[in-house]
Amino acid sequence: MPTKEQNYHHGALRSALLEAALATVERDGVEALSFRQLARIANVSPGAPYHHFRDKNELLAMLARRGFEALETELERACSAGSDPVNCIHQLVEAYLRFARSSPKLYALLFIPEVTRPESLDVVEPQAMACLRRLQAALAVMDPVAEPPVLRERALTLWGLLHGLVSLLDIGPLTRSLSSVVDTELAARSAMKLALA
Amino acid sequence: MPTKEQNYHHGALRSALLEAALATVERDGVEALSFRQLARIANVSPGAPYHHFRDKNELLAMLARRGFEALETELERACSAGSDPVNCIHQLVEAYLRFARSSPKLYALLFIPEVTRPESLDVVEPQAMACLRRLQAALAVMDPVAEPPVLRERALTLWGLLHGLVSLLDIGPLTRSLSSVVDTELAARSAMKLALA
DNA sequence: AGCGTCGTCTGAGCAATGCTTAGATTGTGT
DNA sequence: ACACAATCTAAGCATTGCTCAGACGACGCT
Repeated sequence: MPTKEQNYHHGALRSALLEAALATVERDGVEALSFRQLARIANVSPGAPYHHFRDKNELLAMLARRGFEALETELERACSAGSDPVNCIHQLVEAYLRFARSSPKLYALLFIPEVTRPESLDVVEPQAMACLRRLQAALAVMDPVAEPPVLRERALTLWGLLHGLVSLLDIGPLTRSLSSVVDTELAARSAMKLALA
Repeated sequence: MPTKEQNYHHGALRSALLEAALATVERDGVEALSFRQLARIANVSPGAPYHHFRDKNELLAMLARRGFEALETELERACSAGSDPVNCIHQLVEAYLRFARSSPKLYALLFIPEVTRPESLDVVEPQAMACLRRLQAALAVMDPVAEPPVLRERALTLWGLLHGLVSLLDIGPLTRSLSSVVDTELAARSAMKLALA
């Protein structure tokens, strides 16, 4: 009767690696993530992870995919409480900023070059598109007569504004000088201007 | 009489390394950049670069600093042709997108985690702030009665929108599905809405 | 039950990288 | 002329990503 520890076959290595990777990224950022360290955490030899991921970039792509999944569910929950449309957008903005700020290192992972390279996008882009559709749906509720193409344009500019502000002020080059100069309110107001146009 | 090649002292190693690093990043992206490779290009031993940069991150920070400098001069040139204010903003947007798209790998470098970490920001943030001030100045020309704080808010949202769109559509997770769905015109229109509010 | 197959894991190994150190070389200022 | 400081070399250490031959074990088939 094996004690479930130290079996020759780990049994759930893949998810164990993903879990350890997620924790590492949230704590220390992508740059601190190494395949061998993950193997060490999982009590497994350095070559074992390669039976579950082709290379390190594939692991990162999977992490990013999960990140966009989590973002999508947050956006979904924010607007499903069907209050009035304008309040819905407000809650959407709040949910996005809350997600980005609750684990900034993970949020930053979603946009690093290793994840946005073509091979990784095969895995990541579908989930990113799902996020875009979620925004588009919310805008559709607010303006039922608008055509889908313009709704998508509005969703893109909305997402662009939100990501741009987070990228500049929370995790980007202006974090030190201007931290929290732009609060949720400003972002929400600007988002409104874009969404209602 | 030495032939200027293969001197024991290189003479201009620092700038040679920066130049080689810039070329490498523009061609292959940050992930392809290595200190030892730069040393090889400069015909120098692997340890030599460490007399000019504390570590790899410092080299990256210098590159990013130069990137923001280049962006600032582009923004400056765009609006100095003093036409009417609304056209000025349009040219500003065009200049920004042109800069980002002319060397996307270099643009992406400006926002990677290695550059946005606190130590690197000591070097990078001042130049990023200079870019922000440039945008703020352009908006001031367009609306002379606006207060500086609101001008800075507008500059931030403008920059956020531009960077967000570039980050999502040109170098980010939506590049494949939506490349050039949002063209310069859409970005300019949205930027207008924000700037004029 | 016995057997074979296939997916999983090991362990050794290779090339490359970031960074450090001791010492050689050269230019500079007094 | 001489000491000093800056620059460069060469060797080396620890770590990483990735590969490969082979050990191990769960599972299905006869």
